[in-house]
Amino acid sequence: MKPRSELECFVLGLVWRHGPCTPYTIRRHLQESPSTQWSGSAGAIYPLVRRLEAQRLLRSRTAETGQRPARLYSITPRGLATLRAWIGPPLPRDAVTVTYDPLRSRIRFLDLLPAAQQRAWLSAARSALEEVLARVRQWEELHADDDEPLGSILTRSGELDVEYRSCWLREAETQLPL
Amino acid sequence: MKPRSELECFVLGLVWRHGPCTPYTIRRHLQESPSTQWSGSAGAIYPLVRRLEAQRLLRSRTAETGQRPARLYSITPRGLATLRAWIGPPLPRDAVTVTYDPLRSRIRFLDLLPAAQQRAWLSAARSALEEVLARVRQWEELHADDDEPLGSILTRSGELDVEYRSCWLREAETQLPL
DNA sequence: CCGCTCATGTAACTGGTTACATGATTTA
DNA sequence: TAAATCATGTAACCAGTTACATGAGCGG
Repeated sequence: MKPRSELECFVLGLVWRHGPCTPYTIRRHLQESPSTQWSGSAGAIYPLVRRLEAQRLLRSRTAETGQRPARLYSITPRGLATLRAWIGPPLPRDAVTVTYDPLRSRIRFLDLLPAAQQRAWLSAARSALEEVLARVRQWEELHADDDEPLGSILTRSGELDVEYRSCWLREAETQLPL
Repeated sequence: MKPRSELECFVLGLVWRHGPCTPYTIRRHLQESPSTQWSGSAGAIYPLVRRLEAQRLLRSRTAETGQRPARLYSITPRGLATLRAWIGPPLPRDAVTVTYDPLRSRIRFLDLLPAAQQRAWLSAARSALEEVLARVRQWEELHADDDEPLGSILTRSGELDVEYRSCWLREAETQLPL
């Protein structure tokens, strides 16, 4: 019972929620997500679902709805149990940390730049975040009518994530040396 | 001039700020950081600094201060230029996204659990975040007297990151079905 | 009929990880 | 003198990525 990766368990969750579904559907879901954590590349997903099937966490049948060959995956009882265990509680230590933010790792060295460029950086970062927020909102609208019971909570997380960093940058601007 | 990884550039930054320093110092810095993005494993750092040296972004000398063999790295002008380019502006698209949060990917499927366990999950997550916040504050104290001009901004980011997610979970609790 | 999307898959690579090995120095 | 820490490094592995290849079905 070797430990599964975050992506494996997340896919398990997607199949639970949206299944039976094709690997392609999963890929699109990952690709369209405002988060860029996973690319949803074919090279990741197809071997992954095969692996999960081999471990009897998923099972598949070929779509009898006719046309194109398409493999439909659904979650098994074992898969459900695994998914539940992954969600927790308990939460593994490394599921709860300070998130990784490339802006943070850059701002750390901002004093390497001349003052004017520092201000330019901050405003560039803020407007880039605005764009991300727009993308998040767009994604929300698209999925507003999905029957995800926790949709609003999920959605709120993405918004907050971007918004708090905007605040942070605004705060940072006031602290810059003039 | 192939693109460098985030870790490579971040290390470049660390050497700029704290150099001349040994790879071991860099490792400890990464290991002690409240962020778990990078482990600071030997297998990552030693080959990395060699690579950067081969590209003339770092240069090294052996510590003449006597005792143990220790290789001291410092940043070169080329390294500085690379570091500046990495910081930006412009910011690469994938440096500005919704951050990845394992709590978010789990909460998405929280409705798989019975209501009681949902509440248990939320409170577990909140107390785990409290612990993280404590670790962040501890780290801050340790580095309060470092001469990082942007220390307070950096520090604030980690705090905000954890705090906003606490708020988010509190908000989520009120939205759970009773 | 051309190009786009649906759909599945593989091969080569990469940027890390864990685990291990070695030896000097410091501390209990 | 034993254990912990400093310091360097390698080898095997792993979970992803990019890029490519294939082919069916559909819209202009």
